[in-house]
Amino acid sequence: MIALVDVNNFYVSCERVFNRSLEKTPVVVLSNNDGCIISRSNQAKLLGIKMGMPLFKAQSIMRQHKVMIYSSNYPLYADMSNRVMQLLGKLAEDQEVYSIDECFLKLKRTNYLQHGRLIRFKILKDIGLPVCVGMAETKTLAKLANYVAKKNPEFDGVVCFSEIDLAAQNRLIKKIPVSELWGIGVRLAKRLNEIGIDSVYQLKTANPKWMKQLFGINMERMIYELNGIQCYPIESLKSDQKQIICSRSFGQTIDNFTDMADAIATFLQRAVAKLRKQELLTKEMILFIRNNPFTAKQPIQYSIRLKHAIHTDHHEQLMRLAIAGLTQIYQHNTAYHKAGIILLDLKRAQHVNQDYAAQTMRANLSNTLDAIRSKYRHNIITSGWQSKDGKWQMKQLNKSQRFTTSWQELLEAC
DNA sequence: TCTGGGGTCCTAGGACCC
DNA sequence: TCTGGGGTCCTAGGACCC
Repeated sequence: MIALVDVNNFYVSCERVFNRSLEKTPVVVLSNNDGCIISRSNQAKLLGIKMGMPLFKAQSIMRQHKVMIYSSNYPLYADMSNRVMQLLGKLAEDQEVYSIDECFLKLKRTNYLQHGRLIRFKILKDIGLPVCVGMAETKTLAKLANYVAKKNPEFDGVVCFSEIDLAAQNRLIKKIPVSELWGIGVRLAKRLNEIGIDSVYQLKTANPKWMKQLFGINMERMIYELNGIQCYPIESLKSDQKQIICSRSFGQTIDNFTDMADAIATFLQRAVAKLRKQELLTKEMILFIRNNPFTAKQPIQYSIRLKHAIHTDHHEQLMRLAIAGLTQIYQHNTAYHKAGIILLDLKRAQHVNQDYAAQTMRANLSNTLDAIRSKYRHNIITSGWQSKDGKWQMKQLNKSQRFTTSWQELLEAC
């Protein structure tokens, strides 16, 4: 049996753990730069606030209904996520962490409904977060069961498909639009609708071979999964990342090379830190800079692919490469709004031949820098390209405290 | 005025090999 | 006049997920 456990309105629920007065009011959490709405409480959903809506378009609803607005607080959410995942790991035979707020579990033979309720109870009691649990024989069906649990309060947050007889199951999924399925986005949904497939039930009973011809291998697999035939196993061992991205929109536009180099250097430092943390090396990067496509007359994006001679995690080498690349693509007289670095061709350090002596020296240097940065703060030592406080830094006006990861910001009890 | 960030997989087409 | 078959690798673009 596979269970899909997911936290309801995850970011909003995290904020509520530390501020109980938010429980009864509409709350939203914003994306970086306070740009879009990316998490909503149920009350906020009822007001018609949509996922991904830009804040400025929802401003009047916000004021009218006194919606509480939070900037995103990723250190807090990441820490809460770790707590949830650790606890879930203890309640299952095997576990695949699928996203920051979602997890697949492999369950031993048991009373599934009872176990689902136990999961829900433990996470709420020990961590303070509400979850829903969907259970079935395949991942696709477990996701669907979770959807049913969310949408129908009478199930009390826990649905197990194998406890519902087939006729009732089919009645249920005849009412669910195919667009709600895991793996069906807006474009596939539109194409499916065009050939007369509107409900999950219709897709379940479609001919898999024929659908493969029309839509590719994943559609065939999805149909098998809907019929209880497993195509996607639980993957408890996380495979190595294939790319690492660090990109940001700026708090204010950049129109000079110095500020841009500052931003790029900072993004590169963060990307390389992620690289080193996973003990990976990179050989290739993409650097891009662009203007604001929403306001500019002409959308502009310049990018360059840069190759290094060998696989490396050496920050200074990669920095030289990045700055050289930036010099090549940077054009004056453009108001830049966003930039980013993508590290590619990642390999495990032990799978690559390296210059042993040079590598050891570099590792010592990098480890020392990492240690100093983590002891004090991440920008205590920077490269010469970086300023103390780049004016491009993102806007975050309503950020809650890092209640669980910073001694200075602990919750105070009076 | 104000519109996020970070990932994965599949497919088609081109270059190249024997 | 007639112009094969089988393969790999790379890349860009499209689709999806949270």
